[in-house]
Amino acid sequence: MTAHKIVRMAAPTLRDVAQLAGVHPATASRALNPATRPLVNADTARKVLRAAESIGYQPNPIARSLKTARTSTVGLVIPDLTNPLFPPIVRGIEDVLTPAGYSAWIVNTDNDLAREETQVESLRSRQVEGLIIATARREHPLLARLHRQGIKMVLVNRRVEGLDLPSVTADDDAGIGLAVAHLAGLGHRRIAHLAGPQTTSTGVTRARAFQHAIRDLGLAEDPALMVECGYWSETEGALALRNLLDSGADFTAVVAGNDLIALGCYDVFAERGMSCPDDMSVVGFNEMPFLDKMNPPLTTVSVPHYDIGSEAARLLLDTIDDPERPARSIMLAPSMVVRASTGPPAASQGATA
Amino acid sequence: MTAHKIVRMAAPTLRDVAQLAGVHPATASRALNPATRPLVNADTARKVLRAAESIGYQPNPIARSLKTARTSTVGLVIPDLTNPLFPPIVRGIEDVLTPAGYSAWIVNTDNDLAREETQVESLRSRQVEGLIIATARREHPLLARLHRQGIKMVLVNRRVEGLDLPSVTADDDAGIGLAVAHLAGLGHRRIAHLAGPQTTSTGVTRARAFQHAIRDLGLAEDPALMVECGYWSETEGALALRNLLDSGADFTAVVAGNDLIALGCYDVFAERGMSCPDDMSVVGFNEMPFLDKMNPPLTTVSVPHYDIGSEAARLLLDTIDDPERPARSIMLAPSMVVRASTGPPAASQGATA
DNA sequence: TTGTAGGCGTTATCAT
DNA sequence: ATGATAACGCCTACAA
Repeated sequence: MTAHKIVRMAAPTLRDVAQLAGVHPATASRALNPATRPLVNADTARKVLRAAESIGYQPNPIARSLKTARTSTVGLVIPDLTNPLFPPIVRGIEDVLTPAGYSAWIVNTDNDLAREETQVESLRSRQVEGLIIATARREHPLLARLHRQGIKMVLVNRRVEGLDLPSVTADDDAGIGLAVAHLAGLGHRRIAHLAGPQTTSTGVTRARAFQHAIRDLGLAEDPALMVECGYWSETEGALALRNLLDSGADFTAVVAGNDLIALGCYDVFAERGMSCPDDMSVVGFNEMPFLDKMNPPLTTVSVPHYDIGSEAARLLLDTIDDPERPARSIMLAPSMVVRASTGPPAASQGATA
Repeated sequence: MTAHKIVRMAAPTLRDVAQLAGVHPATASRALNPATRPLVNADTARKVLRAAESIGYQPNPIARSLKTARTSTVGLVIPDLTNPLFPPIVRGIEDVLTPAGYSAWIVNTDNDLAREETQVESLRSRQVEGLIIATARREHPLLARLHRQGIKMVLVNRRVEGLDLPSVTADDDAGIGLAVAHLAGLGHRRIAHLAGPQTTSTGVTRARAFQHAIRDLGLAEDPALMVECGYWSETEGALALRNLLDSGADFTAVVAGNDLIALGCYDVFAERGMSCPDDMSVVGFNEMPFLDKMNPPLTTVSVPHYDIGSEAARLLLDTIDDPERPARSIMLAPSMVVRASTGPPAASQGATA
């Protein structure tokens, strides 16, 4: 009775190639590596390449990493892949990393500090050469510590106060300006802001930008018209709007901190029989997918997420290539996407202005 | 003038720990590894652990992998992370892998065969211990080849004909049955199917299931009411519905191959001034996010994506632990989510039934 | 231009 | 129970 089991042949190594080509492993190594290939006789090189090809040789990146102390990997720290904000960023990152021979380890933190620590730790132990961090906390001892330890990193969608770290963000200031100007152009004078968590850098930036825009355009400056949401979520958005409405505040339009908060408003409209945009206009932020299919299609500020990702990856690769290079930060311009959730204020409301 | 540059100390190695603890590196290794710790004197072990702790020793996974030929990583092959279908699957996978000490490399293929080949190749060269494959082609020489080579893998959301591979899928048959029964219950007799690409296993399964369900319920069996979409996309869904409408076919409801195809129908309704569900009912498939916010909120078949991911990861870990274990396949039950895109057929239409 | 030798950090095997 | 030794696959001074 013969053995039927499939015999898994060990993957060919450099030695196998060298043996087949009749040269020393060192020579084979040089021939296979484009950077050192010029050191070896062209004929020899050809012979080695052919030998490698013929047995399907693939260099073992583990062994190479052990020797060179480089892994060609970077860590990608995001809050939650299920948030539609992040996949385009991830794609942007990967599309830059891949041609450069790098790959990304993705970890989710669920916005949990402890989880973030352990995940980053696991990335470090995997010897990533750098970190792209897209979690949103405004200040975080972890980042300061990593920075002190000389970990190369790039921030995405956030800045950290007091730390000179490269970052790629949308120009939130300009984006909010666009949103407010759009509403003002429609005739709105009393506009509310459902701000994102003020523990996040984007939450703070957008809230400040809102105040500036209101002032610049000479609209109603009323602190009562600014409410903070505890999370960037629909439920929090709904909650905030309910509170605002119940407080008896007088406003005809809402600039939401992001699209999810804006969609939360839709729930309140449904509850209270309000019509959007007739009774209330709403602008979101981010341009997440399928907004055009919503009821009503949501007017929003579009942020180039894919580009944010690709720029971040480029920044990180630059830092890896030249650690001395000073930290740059990049800000990308958003644009306005006008849909059906915004319109002129109702006559009865506009009258107050 | 003193040097200001931060001196990056080399990470402590096993030798450092051993030296500090006054033992041989081999002993330190045994003490540090829970599996071999019983081999060493309890006191010695404590000493080693303390030493490791004190200098912040982290084992180098690269070196370990080189020695053990195990990487504790698996490859995750998906078409496109941007498709909202996949992030929950990925989370399900990661939430099982992480506690087991494994991590996943994610690659996108964009449904491109060549890209899939190179991506899988890159995963293999990174020495992943197994593959979870969520790309949708029904037959693919690549998979057969990988299987022959003994690569451990689990299929997600698909089966491959003639190959005995473990897989985790939703019970598409049952799901489509649910959808058709729901429409039949509302009084629809002439139901169309906008099928997904018949090059994908889900596309085929759902189309067949549709035919069976129609027959079982004694509804109108009309080949003209089945149309194939070239992709699982909104535009293809819109295209298919337009063609169907233009052909003069008589139907009051649509079972779409997936949610995107269903949403494509919405575009056609808007174009032609049709009202959903009054003029036409639509059911989607998958329960992608934010369907409740659509106009109208989409009735759909909900598939437990997260669970699909976690089951797939479990299957793969099982295979890795025991390669001899026969391939199991798992089918998860879908459920109906009734929203506002389905209703009774209009009286004028229902009359034909 | 090519070969030699040593080592990256860890673990498996053998010997003590 | 611990130590010595070698090896995983690759790269790179250095020597020839």
